[in-house]
Amino acid sequence: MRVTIHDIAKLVGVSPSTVSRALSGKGRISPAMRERIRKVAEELGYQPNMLARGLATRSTCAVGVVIHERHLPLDERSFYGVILEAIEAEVSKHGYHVVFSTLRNHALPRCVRERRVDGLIFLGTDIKEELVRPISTELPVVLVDHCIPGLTSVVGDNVGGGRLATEHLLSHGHRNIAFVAETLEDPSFRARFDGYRQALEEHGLRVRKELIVEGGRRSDSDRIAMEKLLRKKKLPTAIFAANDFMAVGAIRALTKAGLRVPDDVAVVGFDDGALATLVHPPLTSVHVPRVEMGKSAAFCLLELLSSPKKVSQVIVLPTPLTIRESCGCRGV
Amino acid sequence: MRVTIHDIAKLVGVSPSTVSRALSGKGRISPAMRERIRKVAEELGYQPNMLARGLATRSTCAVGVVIHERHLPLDERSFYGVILEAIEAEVSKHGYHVVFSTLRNHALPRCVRERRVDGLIFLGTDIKEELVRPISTELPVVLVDHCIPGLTSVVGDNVGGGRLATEHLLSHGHRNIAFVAETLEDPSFRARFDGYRQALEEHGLRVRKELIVEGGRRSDSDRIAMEKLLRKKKLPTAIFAANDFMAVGAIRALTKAGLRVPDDVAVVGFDDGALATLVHPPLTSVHVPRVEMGKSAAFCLLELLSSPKKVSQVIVLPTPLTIRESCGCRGV
DNA sequence: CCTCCTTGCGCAACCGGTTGCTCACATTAT
DNA sequence: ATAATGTGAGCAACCGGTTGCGCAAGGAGG
Repeated sequence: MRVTIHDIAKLVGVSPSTVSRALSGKGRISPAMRERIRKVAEELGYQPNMLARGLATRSTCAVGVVIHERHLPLDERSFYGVILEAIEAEVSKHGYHVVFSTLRNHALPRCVRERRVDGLIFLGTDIKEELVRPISTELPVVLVDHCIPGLTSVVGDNVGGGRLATEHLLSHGHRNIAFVAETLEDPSFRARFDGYRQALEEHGLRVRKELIVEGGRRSDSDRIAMEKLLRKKKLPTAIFAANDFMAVGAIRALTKAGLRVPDDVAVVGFDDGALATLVHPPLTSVHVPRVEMGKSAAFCLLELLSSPKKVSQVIVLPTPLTIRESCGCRGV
Repeated sequence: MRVTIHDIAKLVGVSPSTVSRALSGKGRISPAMRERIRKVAEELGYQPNMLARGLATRSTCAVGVVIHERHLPLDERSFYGVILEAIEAEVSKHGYHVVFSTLRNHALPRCVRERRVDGLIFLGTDIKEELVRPISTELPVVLVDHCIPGLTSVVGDNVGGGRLATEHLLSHGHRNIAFVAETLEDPSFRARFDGYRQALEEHGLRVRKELIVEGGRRSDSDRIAMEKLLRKKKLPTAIFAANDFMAVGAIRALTKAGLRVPDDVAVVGFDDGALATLVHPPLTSVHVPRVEMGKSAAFCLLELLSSPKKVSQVIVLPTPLTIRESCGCRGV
């Protein structure tokens, strides 16, 4: 059987409570005794049982990370693996563990009700308020990629990024800029679209409906969208895609159609993930700082856990433009 | 405060132990009493505290999933996000949770020693035996993508897949087939190479050293490898890449060099993930059944958890070839 | 020298469940 | 009618920690 504080207590000849105090550093205890107990604990290879501690202290030293099922599968197109990893990296530094869950199978409600975690981080662009609100009354909650009033959230500057990308294309003389997305119903994509619109309007241009295409929420959304776009009588000279996946699909479709990127059509994506450098030509893309988002979310949650003052905040991280070749800026 | 079995006991007028037995279904109890207690528990919205239960039963209803740091970041190039998700989907059906961890920060040893999980699944092609062996004496362990004697593991048929890919290219008349990998030190890539060699030898061909290129363990490994390959005086007519990432890099490099895929050089990848359909031309690739691997690993672990008979097994999943356009089989 | 305060530690309750054992009572066999 | 058997439920210990409270010893101050 593994060693417990009772074993240590017996060996040292003190009570378990003294051992507990010696190891936790709380409560009054003589330095000499503290050292003696620490040494024995060390020798015996004592490791506290977190279940017991959690039961006594009503805390678990674990945080839940929940990914919305809409953002699954967690495959090569997924945005959230990196964030999950960044969260794990950050919280593990502080002795916390990560319980990973999706929104399927009702694993989440169980996870919360069973008091398995001290707090939760939700990943997704469209977390339902009616799901999160009741949970947030029991547990600290941080949202990534979505905002709900009164809750702490960490988001990228989607509107700003949309403007940046569009302005970049405008500054190169493009006037027919298509906007390609899976769907405008998604708040993130909608925000990127808003940025696109703002940039156009500031240049005295209007959003032209025929240049907005949606591929729908499906795995071949990129193909569908580009087919729609390529069927138009007049092609745009540039495409701003709401994410890298659609941008890559655009490049593929254009290449397949015998068009050259960026010479015939310039393409700018959004996310700036690993995909951006996997395609030819390398993709110019609005950078979403995923690692920072994860770190930041973890940091916020740990802060909420340590201090009960519930000041919710919205952290907006900047989204600069990473310029590569697909926009026609740099020579190939 | 949340409702406990003591609350229920008081309300019904029985002892807590009776409530426990009524809800767990274990032990002798009259059907009438069982129903009464169940109803009250239902009405009160009772949810068991897993910490307390875990403490008493010495189980946690949680499994750990550990990803080797070599396979990080968990970005668009990562193979393991899908497997993680598949594991979660499977174990959550059986009431288990997933504690996610990497091999950094020593979160894993803590996770084990603190008795946070009932079992572990390791994800990675090169998990060190000296790390896993001691853990496996305390906890059931399942390996994915790697084998260690005496331990249960789930792997894809890398050798078979390597043969399949190579034979496919051979059957189309290719005789100069390059093998491109990040490194041959990785057991998985080595196995795929072995399949490649076997296929060549069965056709009376020998492995030619100048056709084997490694890009190293780095994020631009694909670029490095292809630069090496393209510097050769004589180019191969086909490339078998040890994974999709390298295959996509090969297509990119070839396209950039003005060569056409598959007309000038055919390319076959390995993994058959989402990347395969994101590039142009769509990639012919050996399919690695990641979802099945995850499900299978989860199943094995749950089995080990339920029955203490420690029969370790190695499950090898078939890796069929998914034919698309990059190998020149199908017209574009 | 006595009082008061501080210090160091143990006692025991508690967190919320599980489970072996005991015992009263009902049922059936002898 | 009595003994053997079975049934339903409670008691109390236990899992492995934490923590409020009390008490004894020692030092400081009057």
